[in-house]
Amino acid sequence: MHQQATIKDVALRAGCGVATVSRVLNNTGSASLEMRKRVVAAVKELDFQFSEVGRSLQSSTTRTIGFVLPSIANPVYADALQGAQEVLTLSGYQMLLICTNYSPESELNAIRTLISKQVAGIVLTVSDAERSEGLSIIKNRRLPHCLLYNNTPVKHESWSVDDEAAAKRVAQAFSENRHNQTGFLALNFNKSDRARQRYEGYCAGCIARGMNKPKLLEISEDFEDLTLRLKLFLAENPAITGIFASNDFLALAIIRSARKLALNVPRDLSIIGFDGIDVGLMVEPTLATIVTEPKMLGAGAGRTVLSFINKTDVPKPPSADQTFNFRAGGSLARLGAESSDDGKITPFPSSFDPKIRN
Amino acid sequence: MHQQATIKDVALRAGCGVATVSRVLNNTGSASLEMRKRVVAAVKELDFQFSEVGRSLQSSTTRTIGFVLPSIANPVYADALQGAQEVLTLSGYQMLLICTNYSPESELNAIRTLISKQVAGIVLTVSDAERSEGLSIIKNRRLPHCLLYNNTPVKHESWSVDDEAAAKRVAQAFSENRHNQTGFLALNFNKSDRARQRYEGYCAGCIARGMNKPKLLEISEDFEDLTLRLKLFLAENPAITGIFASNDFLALAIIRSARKLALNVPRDLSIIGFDGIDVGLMVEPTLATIVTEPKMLGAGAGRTVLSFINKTDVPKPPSADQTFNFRAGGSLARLGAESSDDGKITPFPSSFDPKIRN
DNA sequence: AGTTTAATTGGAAACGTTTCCAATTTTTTG
DNA sequence: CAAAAAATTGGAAACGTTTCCAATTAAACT
Repeated sequence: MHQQATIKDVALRAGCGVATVSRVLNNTGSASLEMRKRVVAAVKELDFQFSEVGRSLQSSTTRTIGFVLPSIANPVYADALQGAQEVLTLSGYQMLLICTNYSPESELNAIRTLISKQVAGIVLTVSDAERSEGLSIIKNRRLPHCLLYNNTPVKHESWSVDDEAAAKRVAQAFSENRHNQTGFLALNFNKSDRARQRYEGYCAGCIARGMNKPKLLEISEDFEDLTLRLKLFLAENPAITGIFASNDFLALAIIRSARKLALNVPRDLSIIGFDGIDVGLMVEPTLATIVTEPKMLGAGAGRTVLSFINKTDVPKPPSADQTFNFRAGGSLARLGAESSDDGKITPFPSSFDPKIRN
Repeated sequence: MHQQATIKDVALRAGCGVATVSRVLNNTGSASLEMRKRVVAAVKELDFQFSEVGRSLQSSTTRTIGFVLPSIANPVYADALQGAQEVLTLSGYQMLLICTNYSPESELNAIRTLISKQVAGIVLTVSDAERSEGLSIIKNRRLPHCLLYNNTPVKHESWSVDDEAAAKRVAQAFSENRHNQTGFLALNFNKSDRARQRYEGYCAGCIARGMNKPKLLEISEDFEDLTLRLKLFLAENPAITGIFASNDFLALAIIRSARKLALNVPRDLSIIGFDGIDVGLMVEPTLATIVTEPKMLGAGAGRTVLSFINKTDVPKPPSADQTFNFRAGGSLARLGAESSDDGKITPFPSSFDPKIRN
């Protein structure tokens, strides 16, 4: 049983034509009971399975959805993928995954590859939705597709966190806790419009609330010592009382660095993160952050693509302010009348569900 | 430009036969300079791309590697996938991903699907490598494949953490710190041979070092209140001074629960985790754990499959004790002569690299 | 020049399906 | 029982490639 049996082998074995086999196995068109039995028997004996390749050629589509994501090591995308997977599996679709590793140049290639593999639809996160060449190819081809984590002026279907609105919410949180001068920490954001949008939204939010414009602390991929960077940053900007980190990992890292500098979080420095990863609830102090629902977004994008394929109603993405939630946490303190027991007023989140297994 | 151009269109446009187009584009066989130019021009004008489906039918293979993984939400698998991705992309392969969501029954389906899609090879994690039906089908078909995170008596190529050896190392760590009675915390492990192997290795290790057999604290997927479970567990087994959690998330969760019970970690209870996720370095105290390298394993499995496909030398997986490392951390304390400053002797890990971007 | 050799070209088969259509068989009807 | 209707069946074309092979053309020899 080395070579895969084809429909011809089955036909031969069952003593009929290939058309009959096809009809029986797909339950399309009629066939006598006798014939059905013979075909089914032959299939069993030969352990026959259709070649999806043959089918795809004939039907010029595949039961495959392509995914173009920056990286799967980032839990945000991994969770989104998981969400999409659960939806797609139910509809009998598989996922063809291509990671761009944050390289905008490879996006186009990825998309071309998916097209040549005749995927039935595409879910993608691009670095710049406004001028992505790959995206316009997809549009031209009228390929069912949906953006994920790309905010764009409604030209495309998209499921995404509203980074700008979320960042404004962070500004609000700092403002309500009487912070005036804060910083924004980002891993080099020249490659992603998401970090940029967060920064812009944050600036706008701060200014709208009468706070000072936040100071930017940008670190690069192969960054040196974060602790040192933080030290210099605070020395240059002594008025800073809080930092908005553009993701939770950065937030945890900066908390750690602050600690090394003998700064107390949140007394000396408040931190707010972004993403809402579960571990944020397990550290001490708990992490104040924007919590998002990657799985929900991924599932939504998946459902959207499916709806295009099946020409059913297109699901509605959540409205801007439904795409995130602010979660209070111990890392954000109220700046009081210099009294330190004015510190943590934020409630202690309680539930956590470590669903990760081995 | 709605419909995709085929090789026939190109031939027509260039005024030649399809065979010529194929030869030119694939650089196989000869063609006059004139002809080449015309073909290239036609390709450009029509924005032609080969249909991989057509090619696959003809060549009866695809440049696709199938992955069967329990879940992509688990960072261990996500990282492994990322590692494999980086290797495969370089060789021009794409990844077809199927998650079983820890359901052993769906493994067979997943494998059948991959076979019918004619993947060139498969990387897979099964729930029980000894008696996986899907795995034997793969073997029968002589499909290039490699196991990932499955320890198995060498019948298959596999890249995996040696769970047993790693668990023994944990026993050693507890033993060296004078713990005698410990517990083992696992999320229901009836579905995965990995958790089982860890438990068995741990028991063996404890006994070999003259410690008591560890007590088992098994929680189920939809588990109730972990804090309560811990309280009861400790009440039943008051001698327990340390807990080995079968993954880092569980470890963090149990630390949190311990804290709620007013227990000091590590003074009252030492914790050792498994996996070595980065956040373990960012919490306080840092997490003592077994650190593994999912990316390296994923990449290895990917390379192995590629080597089968290309009939090149098969890369050697690391030897058992090279698949993991024990990382000291503040969550493990030496059980001393009742003196509390005998506590943390473990060095403070320093470097952390939050490479996650947005 | 004519002949041999090499390079270029395109037709057609094959890969594994589905589906149209016509041919055959069975069933129903008057 | 004959005719009409319905059900069953298989041949062949089509989907987009690659590749064999034969045919044509160009180049390189006496």
